[in-house]
Amino acid sequence: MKKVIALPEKFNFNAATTDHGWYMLPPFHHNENILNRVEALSNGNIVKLHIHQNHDQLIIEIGDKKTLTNKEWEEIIHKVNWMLRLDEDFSVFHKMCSDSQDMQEVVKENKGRLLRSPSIFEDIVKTILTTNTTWSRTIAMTTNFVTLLGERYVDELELFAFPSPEAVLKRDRNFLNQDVKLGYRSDYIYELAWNVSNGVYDLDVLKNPEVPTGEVVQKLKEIKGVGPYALSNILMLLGRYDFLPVDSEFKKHVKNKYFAGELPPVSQLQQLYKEWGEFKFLAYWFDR
DNA sequence: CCCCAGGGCCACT
DNA sequence: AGTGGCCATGGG
Repeated sequence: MKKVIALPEKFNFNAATTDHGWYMLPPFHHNENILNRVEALSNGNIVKLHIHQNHDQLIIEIGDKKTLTNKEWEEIIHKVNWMLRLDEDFSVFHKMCSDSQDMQEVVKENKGRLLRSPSIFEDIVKTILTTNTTWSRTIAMTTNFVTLLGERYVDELELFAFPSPEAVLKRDRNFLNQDVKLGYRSDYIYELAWNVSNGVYDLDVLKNPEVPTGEVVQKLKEIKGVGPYALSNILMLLGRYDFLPVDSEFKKHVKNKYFAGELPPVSQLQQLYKEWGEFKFLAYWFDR
């Protein structure tokens, strides 16, 4: 079973999947230019997706012999569309890059798209799991989270879908701490799952580009565990690039590149990439 | 033992 | 609005 989607004229599959580290976090897997992922559909069906590019087409294959309904395919295509930002317009950003000496490669290679998860819940959880830790620990925590709480793909022992908020609530904070080893982040993740599951947070509305960024910022700030860095990262995942992710990596980068080893106060760091307006995050990202 | 990691919360100014 | 102590965990 497979489906073929026409791609935007300017599209770089390898860049869209690997220019950001998200492809290394389960349930994403990536090898030999194929993006793989176990996905739970809204009707409970668990499918394994294999996604790759063939010229101007995107091929989505299902890793088993199941026949999917049109409605299921519709959901898959909708999710893949979101993950790879197929509908997002990068023309303004590319125009700015073409006027910049250091950003020619972005235009030439059609860069700009950064992989994201189908659901905001998943991307917020993963973002919180990047805070105050190392990337290797983020991978470990995410792997534990998916393996211990996610629904298993029927045909293989080690493949799981990303856990639903309800799956998290079936366990307690202690399980998240001791077994999933999320540390103090356990309370944040548990509370997020509770608020999503009980309708306190409506995360899907944040996907709507019509909603002003200021409103999105206010809603994201309500989430415990989401500070300035996480806010910027989640906004990027939502397709809003106004805020810089000022974390240890950001500081390391600008310290070497712009301040010759002498780091100014954070208030000054927030002013960097100002000339990039609503594309500050992308400007920083592709400046590295 | 220490410090830090792609930080953030809370209490106190 | 800004600052310092604290937070679980693992690696150096």
